[in-house]
Amino acid sequence: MVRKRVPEQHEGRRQEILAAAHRCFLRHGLQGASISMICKEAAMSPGHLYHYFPSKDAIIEQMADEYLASLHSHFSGHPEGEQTATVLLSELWSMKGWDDLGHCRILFELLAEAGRNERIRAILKENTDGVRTLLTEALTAGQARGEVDSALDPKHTSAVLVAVLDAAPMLPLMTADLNFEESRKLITTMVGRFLKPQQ
Amino acid sequence: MVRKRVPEQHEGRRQEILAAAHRCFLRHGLQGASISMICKEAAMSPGHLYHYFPSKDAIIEQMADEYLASLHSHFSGHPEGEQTATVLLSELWSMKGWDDLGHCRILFELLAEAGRNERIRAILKENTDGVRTLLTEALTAGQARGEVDSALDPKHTSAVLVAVLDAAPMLPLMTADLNFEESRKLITTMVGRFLKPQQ
Amino acid sequence: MVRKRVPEQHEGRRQEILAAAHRCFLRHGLQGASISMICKEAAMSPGHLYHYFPSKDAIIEQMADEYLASLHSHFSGHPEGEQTATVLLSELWSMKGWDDLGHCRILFELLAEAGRNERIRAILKENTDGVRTLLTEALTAGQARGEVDSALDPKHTSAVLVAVLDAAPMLPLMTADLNFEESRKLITTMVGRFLKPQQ
Amino acid sequence: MVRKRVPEQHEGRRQEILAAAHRCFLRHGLQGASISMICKEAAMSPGHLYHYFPSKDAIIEQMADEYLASLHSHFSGHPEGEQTATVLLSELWSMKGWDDLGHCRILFELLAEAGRNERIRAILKENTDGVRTLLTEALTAGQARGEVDSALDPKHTSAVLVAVLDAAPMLPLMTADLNFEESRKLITTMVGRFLKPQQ
DNA sequence: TATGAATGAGGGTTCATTCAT
DNA sequence: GATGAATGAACCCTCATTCAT
Repeated sequence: MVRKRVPEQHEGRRQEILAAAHRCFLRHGLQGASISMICKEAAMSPGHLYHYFPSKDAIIEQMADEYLASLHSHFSGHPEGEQTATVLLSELWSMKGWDDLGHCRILFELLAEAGRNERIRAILKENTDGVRTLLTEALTAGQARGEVDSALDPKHTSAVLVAVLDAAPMLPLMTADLNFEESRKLITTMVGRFLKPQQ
Repeated sequence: MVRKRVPEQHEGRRQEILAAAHRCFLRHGLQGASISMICKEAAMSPGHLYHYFPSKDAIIEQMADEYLASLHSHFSGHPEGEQTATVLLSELWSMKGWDDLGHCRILFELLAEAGRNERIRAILKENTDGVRTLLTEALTAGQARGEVDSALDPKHTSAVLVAVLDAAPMLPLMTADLNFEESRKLITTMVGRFLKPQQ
Repeated sequence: MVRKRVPEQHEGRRQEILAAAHRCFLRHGLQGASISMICKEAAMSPGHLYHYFPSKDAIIEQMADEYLASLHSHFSGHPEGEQTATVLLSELWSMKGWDDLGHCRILFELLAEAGRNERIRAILKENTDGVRTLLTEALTAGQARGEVDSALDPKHTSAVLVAVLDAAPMLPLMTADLNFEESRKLITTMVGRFLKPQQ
Repeated sequence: MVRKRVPEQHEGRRQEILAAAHRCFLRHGLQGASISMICKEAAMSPGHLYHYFPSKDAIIEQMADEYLASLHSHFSGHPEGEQTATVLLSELWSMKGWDDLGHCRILFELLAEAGRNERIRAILKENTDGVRTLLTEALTAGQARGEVDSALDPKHTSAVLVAVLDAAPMLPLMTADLNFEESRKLITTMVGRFLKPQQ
């Protein structure tokens, strides 16, 4: 019974490292953050860190995977077909993590890395595909119910919607005169008008 | 007389370095690309490179500045007020550089860097502000002519439009089933419906 | 009674570790093989390994000792004085281990290490001295029987013979056109002519 | 004219590094010697050393190549066919480097490394082949003149002779009672009797 | 007996930058 | 204007070893 806890400790330590790495990556970028910085942040010696992860790349990859999974996790759990894509989008905005745009700035690190690192690109694609599948189904269902413009290709549209969603953290970098709530409303409006059946 | 040409040579050399740096940054990222790589790409010794730029940061900053300026340069030169924002957007898409989504992936490097580097953030904001000013004026003129929904705040809307524009290079990272032309059409549709006056 | 077996297990485990270490040393060299590699090869945790050996050096030293002892073990057991040195040499060649020249390549590791490590040098010398003593006696007896050239100093000659013997694993490193059997015959011929009384 | 010296300086620096590395390898082995040790020995910063060699392996390989080449260089320059292999062997012994058996102990490092490192093995073989070719020719010529036993295969014999030669540095590791001059005489005797035509 | 968490010094290598020529 | 020698701190990672359990 008591022994059972050991693997949990191991996994717990891994999560601590990932969290420490996330903070360092935010401050210095994926490449700018060094192993020794992450070790300091995780209060751990460099030798020990390598008992949990075989390389810095492995840390980045798992961090990317878990981060993207958590970003998109709010979609699952919704009773399928009960809502339009518009609602889905709107809910996506309110999910955990998105209320801290600073924290999710790491998405840009991943996008930049994905442009030149095949493995990160695969992780990004895999996680994005999950959301796109859900969005595609929601759009198709919405079209069947006459709530979504039938002229739109559901699959392509889902890609555009995800891109729009991911572009959100860009706003505070460009401007100080637009807060989170206002930009959320504007984008929701844009998507709403985009999807609405045209008469 | 003869001496007059020297500063031009100097400027030409600087541009060569910036172009070489751009290629390296694309391949390895802002932090991953090293001075020695840039030197090799520019066929130049490291000592000599430092005659043109005082530091790697200076290279990144000027590269960022010129890159963003060129991205947005198509807006200037248009007789003001003659076109709707929709047209502007559509033209933006056809500008130099955007036809090579791969090449403009460097935007993500800059967005990531802007999140943690004040100077890059300032450069990004400065360049974005130029486009936003033009877009804001075009939107206001469009509203006056009844071509743009008057309910939209022109300033805020311009920010969203720029964000949407900058999100475009994301698409090829997410999906292989959506080519440049199709995504351009979809986004143009979305923006068109967004801005159209609602009856 | 039951407890009696424990020390045997202990010794068995030590031998397993030494065998695992030997394999690692062959693949990566004395310095290139790490404790963690040896642990993996021996299917044992590092903490546990240190219950059997106090240090990596201790492993190397005991491995060296047992390896050299086994190399030379065929000499003992022979009824003293009954055979000439030539026969001894010839038998040495057929002993266990020498038929796998790859396996005995580790001798070079030990020779290299002996050049700079006093303790290994002592182990090498101690084991070599044992063979040299036997060879010296055999040579002396051979001289008494007129089968060995009396002009040769038995002690010095024994050193040369051991060196010739130890040089054998070098051959496959130099050439592919000379197999074990042929080189064995050639060396036996050389030693035979060397020792034979000159008329 | 003055400029001509620059590449010579470069080559000179490389040779200094190789000499420093050789000393370190002698003291600590190929793997035991660290780059920082070599840098200290060569009075050079680690960053600078990598302007001359791309890796530690490259240092080892060039050192091996030049060391082996110098070991065997005394053979060339002899008017072909004028001497027996015995004389060749005897001269080999007096060549530069062999009078310092300590210094040439590095041969064992190379033999050990050759056992598990393909590139070192190739370098060893290449250099050995040069000597074997010369020895083979000398043996063949000696057989034609009746000075060498015709029953011996010249090619195989040359391999054995090189192995015997390379085994020499082993002697001072095994024993203190046999000096360089005595062991040289004994080995020369052995080889002489080996090659002599049997009546 | 046996584990694997933990250390921190050191491994080979690359870095941005400076300077003498 | 142009070179490349030179630095040494920092890079990611591995090491032999110890210790609590």
